Amino acid sequence: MAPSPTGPLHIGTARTSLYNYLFARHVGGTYVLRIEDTDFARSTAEFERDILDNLHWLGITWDEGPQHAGGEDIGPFAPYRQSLRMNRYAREADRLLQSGAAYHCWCTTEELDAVRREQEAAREAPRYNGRCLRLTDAERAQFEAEGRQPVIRLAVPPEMIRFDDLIRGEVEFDNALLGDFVIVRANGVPLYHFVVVVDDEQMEISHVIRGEDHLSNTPKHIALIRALGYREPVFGHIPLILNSDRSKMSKRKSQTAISDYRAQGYLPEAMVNFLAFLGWSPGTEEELFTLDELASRFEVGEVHKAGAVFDRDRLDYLNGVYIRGLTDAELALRLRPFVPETLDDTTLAGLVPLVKERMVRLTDVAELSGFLSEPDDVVASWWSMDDLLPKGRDAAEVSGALAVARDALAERPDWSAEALETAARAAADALEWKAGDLFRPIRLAVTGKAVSPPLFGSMVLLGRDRSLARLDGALERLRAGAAA
RNA sequence: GCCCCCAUCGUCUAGAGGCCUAGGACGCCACCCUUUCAAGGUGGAGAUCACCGGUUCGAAUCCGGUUGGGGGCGCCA
Repeated sequence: MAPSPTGPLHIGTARTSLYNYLFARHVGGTYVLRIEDTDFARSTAEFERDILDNLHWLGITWDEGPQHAGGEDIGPFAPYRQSLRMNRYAREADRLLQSGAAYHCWCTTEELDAVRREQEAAREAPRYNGRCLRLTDAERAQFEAEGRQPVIRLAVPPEMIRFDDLIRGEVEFDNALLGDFVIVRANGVPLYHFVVVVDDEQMEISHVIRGEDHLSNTPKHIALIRALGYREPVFGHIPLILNSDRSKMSKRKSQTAISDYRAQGYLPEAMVNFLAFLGWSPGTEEELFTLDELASRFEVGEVHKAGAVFDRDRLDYLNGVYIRGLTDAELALRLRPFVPETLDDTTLAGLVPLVKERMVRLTDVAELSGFLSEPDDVVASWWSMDDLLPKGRDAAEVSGALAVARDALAERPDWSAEALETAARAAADALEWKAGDLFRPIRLAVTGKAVSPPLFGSMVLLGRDRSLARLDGALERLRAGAAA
């Protein structure tokens, strides 16, 4: 897997990493991670850290590569960052120059643009016309004397390129349509197509599994492999993840950074399960798998050819399933970062069973438990008199009923959910109110919301004093409202 | 424009010639359960398998074409 640290770990990169991981683990291979940072202008240490960190978060581990941002590389072919391998690329570029398989090119951007426009007008494939390949020694000397810095281009032989893709089967391209592409910039920094081929050979990469957007780049890589006399790896191009309009998933139209999903409270196991099924299925109706189970079932050959739309609803559903599947203790641990520090562990532990099946994302805990961490006056500001009144009842009625309920609750010697529920139901019976109608104003007063975790459990967590105080506060407002 | 890839419910998919009057899941709707909301249970709507030809006794499945969609064509990766 070879991510480029020019942005945070992207959903598509994460899935490509996952498929590579599953493939390597399934066949007992060696999984290599390489950082492609030849674009010095856009690559940053921060993005590299984000990528490594979030890969780890997903549970994806590699056998060779940088283990941590800034840490030592592990593996026989270190370093695994391209920025640290420049001398190797220079050596191979020289070899290509010596053999005549590559050549210097002094064409300017303007000249190149002109050629391209002509070709497009003539409905031809746009490609470099090979002008600098036919330069005389005098012309070459002239350019050098002018101090112009040339790029290096590969002299691509016009031949049919055929390869057997792991996912797509036999694919054929006509390299005559390719043109002599640039492999080293004028400033001496080598380009992507060139460095991946050099690294893949030197790192003994046997299988290259990457996104379908690289399918049409593969003939370039094969041309380079042949020119350098390298061994050809097996290629596999997995389908793209799509925006809802079926275009390649992009930051513009979708949320693409794994770190964002993580921050929103998605579980890594849900993410992995979801991503794995975006383009692959075990062929059965089972749909919940751990990373290890996926690794034992996954077959690259079964990966689909068509792209898959990223469906947020389905991710949400899966995340809820995984949250419910966690033990209470485990969920409490995962919830910790999403809850105020002032919420103590005992309360958090008590909260978990109340909110567990009401969460889609871990961040939902904030909404569900706000009544615990916010002061009484803030909670009271969440509701209005109108919210408090069940249909067909006025403030005086509700105030009377709430007072009865308040006293019934206050009388209980033990402040447990069972005792409170019994008392509240008895009060409703005595008032000849439907239990639900009486619970509504209590819920509003105590939690500030019409929708909350189970009422009596919430009151236990809040504690007797604060619960009664909120009830009293509501009664006061009710009486004022009734008087007015 | 040139090259390449792809095509089953809105979405993710099962399906590798008869088991398909196309199965599952998400989403949606209804009902049940229920202190709210969820979760759970039951049921329902939803796909002439893009289209047209061909091969075959028989095609979602094989072949060809058409259409549509996507990707690539950079001194980005």
